[in-house]
Order: sequence, then structure tokens, then C-alpha cells
Amino acid sequence: MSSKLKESTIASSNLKSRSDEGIIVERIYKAVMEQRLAPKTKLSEARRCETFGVGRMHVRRALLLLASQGIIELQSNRGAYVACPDESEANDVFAARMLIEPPLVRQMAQSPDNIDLTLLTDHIALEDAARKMNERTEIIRLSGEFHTKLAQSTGNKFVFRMMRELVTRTSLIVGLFGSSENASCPDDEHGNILEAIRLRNPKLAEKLLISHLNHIQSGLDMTSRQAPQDDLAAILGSE
Amino acid sequence: MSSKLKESTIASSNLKSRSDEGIIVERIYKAVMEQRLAPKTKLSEARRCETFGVGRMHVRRALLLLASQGIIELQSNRGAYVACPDESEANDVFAARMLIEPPLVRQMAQSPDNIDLTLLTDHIALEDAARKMNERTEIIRLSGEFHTKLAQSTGNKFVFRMMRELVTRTSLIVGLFGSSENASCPDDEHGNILEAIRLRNPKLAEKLLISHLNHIQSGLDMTSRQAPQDDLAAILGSE
DNA sequence: CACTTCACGATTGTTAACAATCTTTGTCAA
DNA sequence: TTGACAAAGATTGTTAACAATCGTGAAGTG
Repeated sequence: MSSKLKESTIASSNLKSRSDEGIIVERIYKAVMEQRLAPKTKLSEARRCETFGVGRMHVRRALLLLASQGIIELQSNRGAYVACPDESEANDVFAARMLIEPPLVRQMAQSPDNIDLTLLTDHIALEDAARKMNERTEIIRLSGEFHTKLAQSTGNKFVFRMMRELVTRTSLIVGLFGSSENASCPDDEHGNILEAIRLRNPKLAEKLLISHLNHIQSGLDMTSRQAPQDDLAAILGSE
Repeated sequence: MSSKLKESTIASSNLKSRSDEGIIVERIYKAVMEQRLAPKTKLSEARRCETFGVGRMHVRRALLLLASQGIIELQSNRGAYVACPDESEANDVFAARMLIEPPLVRQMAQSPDNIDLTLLTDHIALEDAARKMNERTEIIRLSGEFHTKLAQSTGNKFVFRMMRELVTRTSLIVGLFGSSENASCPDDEHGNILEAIRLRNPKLAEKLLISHLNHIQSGLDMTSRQAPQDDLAAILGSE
């Protein structure tokens, strides 16, 4: 199998691929993934029109799409705010991931020939590089993206989409409840999981992944949540 | 646990609950679930404005939401069409369901106290009633909804949403490739699965569900696809 | 008769002005 | 000083007119 799923923007999955709103969605999505946009941050329409240089209609449609993905929340007559998961939602996210990811990697390890191992190998390389260069936002984003790419490498569009929503939500949660520099997945756990898959060891792959998820979750402190941040247009400017 | 997730429209998950577009999305979604709207059917904007008595803006936003859920497909400058999964997509859908549902019911059977068994019991009753009355569309919709409610009964919003997307897609697929009156899940397999959960028998529940999914999939004929149907506004009128 | 071209009608995409709502600020009185 | 109230400003929601694109069918040519 090992299909591609290359152009994997949230919007493009089913829409005309490079529409204006697609670009906006992608940029905001990325900003959330890199934790440059904190939960509760307000995203005003006018500001986005300037930032992206498009009409208000495109901005509104993009915000609607982001809301349907649970990345932002639309409050009637009050505007759009970056989603702010609570403890209960955090538990649900991890429960859902515990449900899906272990069977996923187990299955992957059973027949690694059907999956795109190159995609994962390359990704690990990127992660290592980012860690060496100490690029915080890159590390954070790539760290989440590994799990997304696990799903992507199977070539199954639906598994990919489910995984992506969960990982995005996880990123918000880690940003909210993470104890400062626990933000990224630790060290080379990703590499070990990939290795277990490559070695066709389903039990090991599953076990490594479960403890990896537990590791992330146990690094959260549900009591202390960060303060919401101001609406800086500059945040969305970079790249 | 056993939380509610009562208002579970596609749109309301994250949006103001009863907006105009929410109603439109819900109606079209339901029509697709009941296989009253065949794949490739065109959904013109003007027609929907009449049918639902709302402005074009609401219709367009609703169509965008439906497209983001993969229920319809937006073609640039050409309009919106009910999604038409191909064989490859059908395989992916069933693969995804095989990944998620078995662990789900296994887990449910391990701790049935945490799930809303009433929801499922009531649903089985509805299915039986619809079968007795021989109400085709009801049977079709309820038949799919059982699986959605399996997820819903866990109270996990994310599992619920994933499941719903997969079930909706399955409904389209069965409509396309189903051999006429195979459309509904057979007889009382649903009841048996629920019973296995109630009896705290994870292995049995999982086995029943797997064979149930296989049963559905094997009833498909990938060669013969139905012809697309005309755009009848009346279809969306009822309820 | 088959094929191309062109113009018309129909449908979708976009914009800008208007309406409704919320937020802020300033004023006044207790 | 604090609180309530009101008006102004800012932001979002809605509508309708306009622009762009596509599909269709008639006319014309080989």
C-alpha cells in the first residue's frame, strides 16, 4: 500500500486544495500546533484580514472550518477564540488515543511492508536535527507530528484525520497543563517505537507506545493552567 | 462516568447550538444517513435557500461544514455534490472501523459500569420497532446509529465524533455498493453485542463485533454502483 | 452529419454596505 | 470612591448587488 496522502492540510482533505481559506486554516493550525497561539487567544476577523490580505468572507469561512475541527471556538457575536480544553476533555483525548494508537502500531508492526517507513524515518531525522539546533517551536510541532505521521504512513485517510485531530488537541492540552519544558516528547522514544515496528515486534511496539503516552500524560499538572495571551498579529506572520 | 453528549449534531459540537446552518447540516446529514440522498446528487445553493427558507450565506456555510466532514464535495464554481466513495475509500473506512471498534467494545465489556447502557438498550428497542413496522429509512438510519451510539455511550466526545464520521461514510458506501436489501445490519447482531457487553465478556463482544463488521463488508458488491439520482428538493422536506 | 464556435442563461464566488450586538468609556449620583 | 447608567465606538452578523465562471444550445462550417 504505502499511499501518499501528501497534501494533508485540514481544509484540503475535501476542498479545492489551495483556496484562500485553506491557507488561513493551515497557518492558524500550525501556530496552534507550535503553541505560539495560546488557548483563549482571541482571533478577530479584521486583524486576520490584514494579516492574510484577504476579504472578511475568507476569514470567516476559515474560522468556521477551524471551529468544526475543535481548534477554535466561535462565540456568537463575540468572536473566535483558541479552544481551551479542560481537564475532562484532556482525559477524553488521552483515552481516545489509548484506544486507537496501540492497535495501530501493533498492526503496523505486524505488516511493516504496507506502510511508508521512509516517511517515519525521515521524520525522526528532522526531530533529531531540531533537537540539536534547540529550536523550540520546531521540536514541539515535530514531536506531535510524529504521531500524526504514524497514522499517515498507513495510507488510511480516515485514521490519519482522526489522529490529527487528537494530536492537535493534545498540543493544546500540553500547552495548557504541561510543566514548562515537558512540552516535547522525550528524547528518542519515537525512534524506539519506529524500530520496534521495523523489527516486526508488535508486542514491543505496543508496549513502548503505551508507556510513551503515559509518559506524556503523567507530565501534566492539571491544577496550574497558563494565563491567556494577548492577540499579537505578529505571531501568525512568521512563515 | 456515563456522561450525556445529548445534543450531538455535527455542527453543534463546537458551534452555537441551534444556528441556521446547524439545522441545515443536520437535515442533509440525516438524509444521507437514511440513503435518501444518493452519492453524486447535486445540492444547488438556490434550491436549499428555498427549501430551508434561509439566506444563501447560511446555505454556503452549511455546505462548507458538510464538506469538511466529507459528507459532500465542493467543486470550484460547479457546486456541491454528495460524496461518492470509491472502492479504495471503502476499504479504508472498514479498515479504520476494524481498528477502532473491536478495542472499543472490548473495553466497554471490561467495565460496563462506566457506560450508558440505557442509551443502547433503548436504541435496540427502537431498531426492533422499526423492523416490525418495516420502515425502510428508519431501519437504515438506526442500523448505522447503533454503532455511533456505542461510541456515544462511553461519554468520550472524540471517540464519538470519529465513530460518527466512519458510520456516515459507511452509510454512503452501503448505499452505493450494497446488494439492495442488505442495507441494514442483519437481525439481532446488535442485540447480541450489547448482551456480551452487559455480561462483561470482552472476548465475546469483540468477536461478535468483528464478525458483524465482516458481515456488512462481505455484503458489498464492488462492481455495481447505483446511478446518481436527480436533485429532488422534496427529499429534504420530510422532517 | 459531425464538429467547432459563440452567445446566452444559470449558478457560484466576491464585495461592500448595512444592521445588530457587544464592549468600552465617560458621566452622574449616592 | 464606587456603582449604575448611557452614549459612542468597535466588532460581528446579514443582506443584496455585482462579478466571474460554467453549462447549454443555436448557428455556422467543413
